[in-house]
Amino acid sequence: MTDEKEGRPNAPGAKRAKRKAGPTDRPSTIRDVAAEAGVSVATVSRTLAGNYPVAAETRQRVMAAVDSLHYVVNVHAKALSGRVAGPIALVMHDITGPSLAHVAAGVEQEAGSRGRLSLVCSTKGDTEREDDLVQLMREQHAAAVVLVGSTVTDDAYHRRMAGYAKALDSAGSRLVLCGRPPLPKGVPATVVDYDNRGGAFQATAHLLTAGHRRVLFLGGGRGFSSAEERHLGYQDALRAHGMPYAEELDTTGDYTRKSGYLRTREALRAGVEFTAVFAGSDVVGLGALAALREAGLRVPHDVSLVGFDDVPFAADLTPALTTVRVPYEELGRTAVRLALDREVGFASDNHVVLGTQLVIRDSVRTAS
Amino acid sequence: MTDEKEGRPNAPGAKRAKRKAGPTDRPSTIRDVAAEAGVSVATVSRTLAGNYPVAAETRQRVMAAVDSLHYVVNVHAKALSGRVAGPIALVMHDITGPSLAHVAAGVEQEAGSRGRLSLVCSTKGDTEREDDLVQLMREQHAAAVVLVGSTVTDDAYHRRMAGYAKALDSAGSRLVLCGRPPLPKGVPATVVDYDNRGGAFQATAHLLTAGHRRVLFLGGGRGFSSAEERHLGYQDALRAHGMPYAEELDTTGDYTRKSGYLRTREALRAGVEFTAVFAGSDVVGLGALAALREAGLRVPHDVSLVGFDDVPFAADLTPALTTVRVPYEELGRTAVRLALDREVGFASDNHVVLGTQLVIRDSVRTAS
DNA sequence: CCGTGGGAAGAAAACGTTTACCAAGTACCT
DNA sequence: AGGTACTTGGTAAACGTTTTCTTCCCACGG
Repeated sequence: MTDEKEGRPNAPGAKRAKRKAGPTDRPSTIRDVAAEAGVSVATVSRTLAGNYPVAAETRQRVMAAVDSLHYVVNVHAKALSGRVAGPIALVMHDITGPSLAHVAAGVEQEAGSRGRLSLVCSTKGDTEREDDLVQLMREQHAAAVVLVGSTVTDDAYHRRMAGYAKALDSAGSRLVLCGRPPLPKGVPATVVDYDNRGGAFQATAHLLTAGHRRVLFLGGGRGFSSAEERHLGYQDALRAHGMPYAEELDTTGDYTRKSGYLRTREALRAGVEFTAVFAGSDVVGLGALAALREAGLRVPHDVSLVGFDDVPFAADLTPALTTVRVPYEELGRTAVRLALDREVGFASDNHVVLGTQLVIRDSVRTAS
Repeated sequence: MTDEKEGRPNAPGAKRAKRKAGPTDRPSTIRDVAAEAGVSVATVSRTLAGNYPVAAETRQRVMAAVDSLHYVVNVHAKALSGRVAGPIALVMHDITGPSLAHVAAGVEQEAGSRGRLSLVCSTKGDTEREDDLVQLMREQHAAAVVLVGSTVTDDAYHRRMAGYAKALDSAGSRLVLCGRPPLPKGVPATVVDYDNRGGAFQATAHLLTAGHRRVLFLGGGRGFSSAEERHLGYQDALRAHGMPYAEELDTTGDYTRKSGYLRTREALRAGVEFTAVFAGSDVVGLGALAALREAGLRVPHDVSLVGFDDVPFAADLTPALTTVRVPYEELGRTAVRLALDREVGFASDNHVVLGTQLVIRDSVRTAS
């Protein structure tokens, strides 16, 4: 195993190797640096790591060589021997959504502050792709895989998650579910959720307290955990205020602007009576707003409106939207924190629920 | 070099190793699989790669072992020998902004479809952190580093970018600037920009054509390339329509809602005459809208308004905002495509400008 | 003057893959 | 029946680090 594999046509003096970085296309290795500095690779490694005594003069030579060759360590090689902190993987439906983007920002921030990279991937809701991604992250030695975004919670879902959790756990990684329902006891996963039910309760109660007796609920898809919880919160508030439940006020659909628009228009057309709308999400509320306006109804003068999520534009609507704030960024930060700190104090929680908070703006008025 | 380093107290028959995955904390390696299947590591590797003939019966045994040990390949080891496609690194100011999120989505999508991971990092505008990140990405052997988001374009900026470009290029990677001005000839970087000037021209011309003679321009910060370009477009249109340039209509400030609000209110207070506003960005337009409304002016009845960017909420405003659409997602996709395809046909462009397009909604009215 | 200890540096063995190079067995052709 | 080519599998050499042993040298104490 000759140490020099690339021709070195120069004089035998090790001090000066012409042909810097450029010509030899392959990036320079620690061996190149060692040769350039006239020391052994071990010395270079130690100089760079700084965890071993190195003579000042030697250090200088090494540093000079590093600079002149533009040397950077190869993470793969480093990871193979010494320890390299694994990245944090973020797997989401679509990074474009305003709330998801905030979760991503939280994850990235917390990961970054702990010296870890973040990998983001989107699934577009494809479970097969989710499978592949979890596998991929296992290969990548991700320190944690954060799955975010609500899905339908059925048996298959639980099986899938349990599978992920075990697979990741056995590879020394950690599954974190963010904004998703908890898993059965014993599954090695961490869940960071927020209080959908409480938020929906507050929102509905706010309307009822303002004197509204008939509140149109624009709920989310059946089976989606967050939608179900919000639905429960709506019902809780009704009950707490002794208000009868009315079938025709309780609608279900996508969390899209279009769905909000269509459902509101339909309710109006069908002559359903209501003086307030609780939209299961801000974008749904946006649709409702459009439909109401189209029907010549003013918000909040004629109809009050409350949303959910507090997406950035909520404050910029006219009227500014009263809504439930979800601490999305904090959600992301917490997810990373829990996954990474688990190792230390290992009696830590596997299920954390962050609070939500009603933020009152201009879209609600006391009922006449 | 004894092949077995972990105790294997079982019978010598290689076929069955008890103690599956669980107990021995370290993830299983290809050697474990080979032992379990009773073949050599080479055979396991080849079976998994599928690029070499393997007897059906052998393949079965290997696959069974892989399953039972939950084996996944170690990317680091793989990267060290065989080729592993480097990730795409996305470095941005803050992923939370609506337009940047779309660029990110485009990058992620194109990267994913080419079997590459995407790393995202945010700098919060800190140039030192940007330096560190470029270094880090070089270590990670990123196939490309995409820098996105406009910055002030001065000499220091050019020096920094040229440094990044050369450092990355020498490591076989590629610097891609997205929505940033081009670099001097000879710098090994790719630039993907969009037509700020043309878009601003269209927007302004649209207002002028509608008969508006005095258009308040809410421009962006001096020195920021995209803001400068939009400013130029505004002036181009004025000139093209033979309209005199009026100092007091040409304002400069941040691309924030607050700045738009403040500047519009100030213009109103100072008695500046205008019948239309061209906001340099949609969020600025949002602020303008608020200020106008507050002053009792209706949009578009009293004052017309055009934005820039076409962020998602633009269509949901009342009135729906006429604005200039920027193909953010396409920007991200193109960045990745150009960076990756460069190797093949190497006469490819190093500077691509994507078109922008005026989308006409309800915020502009012909001047009375 | 010799042994000892510590500071500085080198040699080489991991780390987990892939793959070039061999070797052995088998079927086929002449 | 012997050579040949093809199939299948193993051996071992990279890949670029880190780190554990060594080794070497020099100063210092007895």
